[in-house]
Amino acid sequence: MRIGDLAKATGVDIETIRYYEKAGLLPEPGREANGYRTYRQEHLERLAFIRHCRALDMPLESIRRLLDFVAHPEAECGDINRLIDAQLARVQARLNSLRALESQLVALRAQCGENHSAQECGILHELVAAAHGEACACHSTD
Amino acid sequence: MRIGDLAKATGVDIETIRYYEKAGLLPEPGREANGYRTYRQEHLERLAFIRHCRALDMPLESIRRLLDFVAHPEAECGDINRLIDAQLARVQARLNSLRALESQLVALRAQCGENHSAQECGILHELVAAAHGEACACHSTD
DNA sequence: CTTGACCCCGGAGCGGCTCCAGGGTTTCCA
DNA sequence: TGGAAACCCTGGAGCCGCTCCGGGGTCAAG
Repeated sequence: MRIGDLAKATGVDIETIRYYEKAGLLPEPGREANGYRTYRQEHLERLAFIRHCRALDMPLESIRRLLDFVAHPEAECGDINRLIDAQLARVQARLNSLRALESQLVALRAQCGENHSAQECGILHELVAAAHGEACACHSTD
Repeated sequence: MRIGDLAKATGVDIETIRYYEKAGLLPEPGREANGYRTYRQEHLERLAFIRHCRALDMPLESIRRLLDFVAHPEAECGDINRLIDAQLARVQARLNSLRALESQLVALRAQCGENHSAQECGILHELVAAAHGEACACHSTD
């Protein structure tokens, strides 16, 4: 399998595959006489593993550690749990802040309905007032 | 006001202030004879404006455009609304994907309770199985 | 013999900072 | 008066996870 075939089979961009190799996530593939990379089934599976983890938004460093566990199945898996927990905590923290952000933006957007001059725009007034330290619709819900 | 005073007054890191200046968001401050930057009230307000927008997770480019509106209050504000709407759409899209992600991670985490060898770790099994294209707990909820 | 599809490499660019090295200036205290 | 601590300056690199670019080699079809 050449890199283009692997890319097609997994839906991963060629540049990204080379990047994973450079980043030490994909083992170095074989080479044809002309220097082209050649991949085998195990590369495909490894790449699919990486992408599945990325779909769970894991940083590459975490994936590297998971791959270590795949390579050393006798190790204790406590770290795997901690890794998933940490990832979950990150996601939940981000969710909380985005939920707050959403309501702030909704409140801000409600300040301006019509199309008029910026001078009279409630949104802009809000933002400027907030910069003066005054109470603002968008952050009153904090 | 020197840069350190401005930093203290706004809670913004000194390096970040200099970065905003380089990025064209903060107007160039005056300079003392020794080259130190000197800021006035208007810089403080502008910086507060920027930080308020950043708290709403707006990209610097959007903030630049808002600052243009502040400078040209006679312009139509339709673009402001569109800008906020776009921002809101981004936030909501990200919220949706994070909500899905959260339940995927919760499902994945449920695969492993105890501390045992990686070989028997349900989480790792899940991830490897998913890489083989099999159904996985974490993505069954998509 | 040319066209086009594929592959190689190294390096730059994105956003929004953050940190660092290597220097100058000012302020405070003994 | 001296020396340390605290502040300021600049330009450039580093972070993450790609993505794109330029400049080149390779190979099969028409």
